[in-house]
Amino acid sequence: MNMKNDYRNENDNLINHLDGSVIIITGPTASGKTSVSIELCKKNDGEIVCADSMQLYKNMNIGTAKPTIQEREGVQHHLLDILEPTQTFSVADYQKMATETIKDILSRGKTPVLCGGTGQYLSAMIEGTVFIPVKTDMKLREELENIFKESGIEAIYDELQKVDPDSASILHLNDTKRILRAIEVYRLTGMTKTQMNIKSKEKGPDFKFSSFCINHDREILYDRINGRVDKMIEDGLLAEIVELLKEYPLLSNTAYQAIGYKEFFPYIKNEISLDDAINQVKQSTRNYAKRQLTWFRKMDSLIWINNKNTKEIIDIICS
RNA sequence: GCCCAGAUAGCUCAGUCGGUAGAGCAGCGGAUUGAAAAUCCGCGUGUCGCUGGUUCGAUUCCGGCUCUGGGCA
Repeated sequence: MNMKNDYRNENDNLINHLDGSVIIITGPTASGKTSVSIELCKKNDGEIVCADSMQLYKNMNIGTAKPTIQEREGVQHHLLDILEPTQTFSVADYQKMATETIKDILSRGKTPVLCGGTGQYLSAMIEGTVFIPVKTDMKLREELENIFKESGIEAIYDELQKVDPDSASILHLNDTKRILRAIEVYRLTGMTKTQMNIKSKEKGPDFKFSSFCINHDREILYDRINGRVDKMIEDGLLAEIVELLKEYPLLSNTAYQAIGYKEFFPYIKNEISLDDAINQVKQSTRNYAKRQLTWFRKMDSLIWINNKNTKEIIDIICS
């Protein structure tokens, strides 16, 4: 464990950190964030703000590991169930809502606890990224996608090289999603992605954060993930998915991506066995956890807490 | 007991007309600025089942053995 990741780092005065600042509880999926954040709120008169891109959706509960009403133990949770499964959402939307919510909690003298594992959302909060005040134009996006589908990425990439050579040189030719977006930004705003990125750093964070990352040795983490997927099945995940699809036959792009849901669609269509679907969920979740850790590793001043249970973690944070 | 087919990376398999081998998946690392639980990039030494023979040289050809499928009795 290096000094940066060591919670015993003498430069960190944890008690002062908790005073008046926003607490972030993050970590890979199935690390135990939820119970830690609830305990923390009970001890510190806190309220939870969801930082999980999928728990925002209504009717997606078991598969997103959303805490039940009982599990919340009376602790106020914000931003859960704010979206219909047919709605798309974005980091910019999230940042706006989370910022407002945190301001409200602070104004009432309570402690905001941001809890979740969506690296992009967390990073937008921690950095205070300034997003351009222009909404995504779905028509333009579709138009660009059609060009790509019909004639490949080359033409679009060439255009990017002309208007924004810096972005073009950073992006891999296979990274079509980001190439398309770079052109989209340019056509929409007249500003290049490079210019936009510079502008995005002008403000800085709105709050003082005190951030904790809960983690476990890889093997243990993967065991926890596998076990939790089995538990979700026992808890009725399949019925939840059937119900969800009945009510919302067309999920939004965002909701459609949710792990623990999309893997069952081929099973429901009778294309794969239940076991295969379950194993696929476990596999996707493990892959996802690994990607999350890549986000967390590059976040500054994150205090890592490894291989501890909820009680020990609370003791460390509140010590 | 006989016949056939296999035995190569953690898994599924490709390949070497004889010059010690490569894909997908897994795993590991990285990226990530309006779809992010998504998307993209990078990393491949393994007694080529064991054992004899032929050969300058065998994982590759030939023989025997072991194991695994399938078939015939």
